[in-house]
Amino acid sequence: MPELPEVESLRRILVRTAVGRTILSVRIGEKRLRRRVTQDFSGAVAGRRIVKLSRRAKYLIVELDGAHVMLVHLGMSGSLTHRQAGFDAGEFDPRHDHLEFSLDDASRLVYNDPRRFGMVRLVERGALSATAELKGLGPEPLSREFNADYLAQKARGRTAAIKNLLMDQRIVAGIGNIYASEILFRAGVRPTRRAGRVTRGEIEKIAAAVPVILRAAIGSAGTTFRSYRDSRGQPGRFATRLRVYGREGKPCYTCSTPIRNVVVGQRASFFCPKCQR
DNA sequence: CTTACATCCTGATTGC
DNA sequence: TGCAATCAGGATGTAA
Repeated sequence: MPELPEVESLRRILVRTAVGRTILSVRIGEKRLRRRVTQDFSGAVAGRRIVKLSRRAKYLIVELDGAHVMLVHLGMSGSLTHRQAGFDAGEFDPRHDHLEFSLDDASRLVYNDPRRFGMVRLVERGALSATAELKGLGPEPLSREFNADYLAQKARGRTAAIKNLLMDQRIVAGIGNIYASEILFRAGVRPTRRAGRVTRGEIEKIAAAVPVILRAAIGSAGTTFRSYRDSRGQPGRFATRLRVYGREGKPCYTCSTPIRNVVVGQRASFFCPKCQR
């Protein structure tokens, strides 16, 4: 389940391996992703050089020379792997490899997504920030713009659960189910609390926990809970540092109380009933 | 505006 | 053991 730390980790690796390479050709498998791959995709991308990789929320932005940019979202089962030429490079797997970019050093960049909740979309550079995907996004959680004052203002009067607020991309962009649970554990606040009833002191703890958790996860190259792999096929190492996510019934690392799992906003939400109030 | 919930999809897990 | 049913979840669309 790639969230901001996984996409950022992916970006950092690909900056070293894929930036500067020219895309010689594109192979397209299944076009029906979250958004259908357009007809003109190959023509617009072939022959272009990858000049920069950036990230907005959970979107990876692949900037090409010329007029276009590729907007990539991994959904929940997507991956973008960089495969060097050689015996173990792997064949194109038409079941779930949906896009394959052949690069000028004989390596290949492959977008694979079994559940097809992700997408790869071609956008004109100037129109990027106005695209449906990016235009409504809230601030980056690692930016100055996201702080306790901002969060308090957004939480005021809201009856939605605080966890839903953290996962609402219009409020703050890039936090998903795993890190929302971890952030709230660190802040000592139950995921079910109504946002408008969370005290100022608790809001400050949450706002402070956000960058701590996200930066730690980026430092561990993300979390592999089930299937996430980075561009080299490596799993993230943050799974061993999860305090509550996926630990239902297991003892809290702080107080030994069994971790509970409740559904909040149709998502599994893990918390310690003693440490989180 | 806000909230709640169904929908897309298929591999993994659970239940009988 | 085998098969069927259920679960998981990011973003979006619709309904209330």
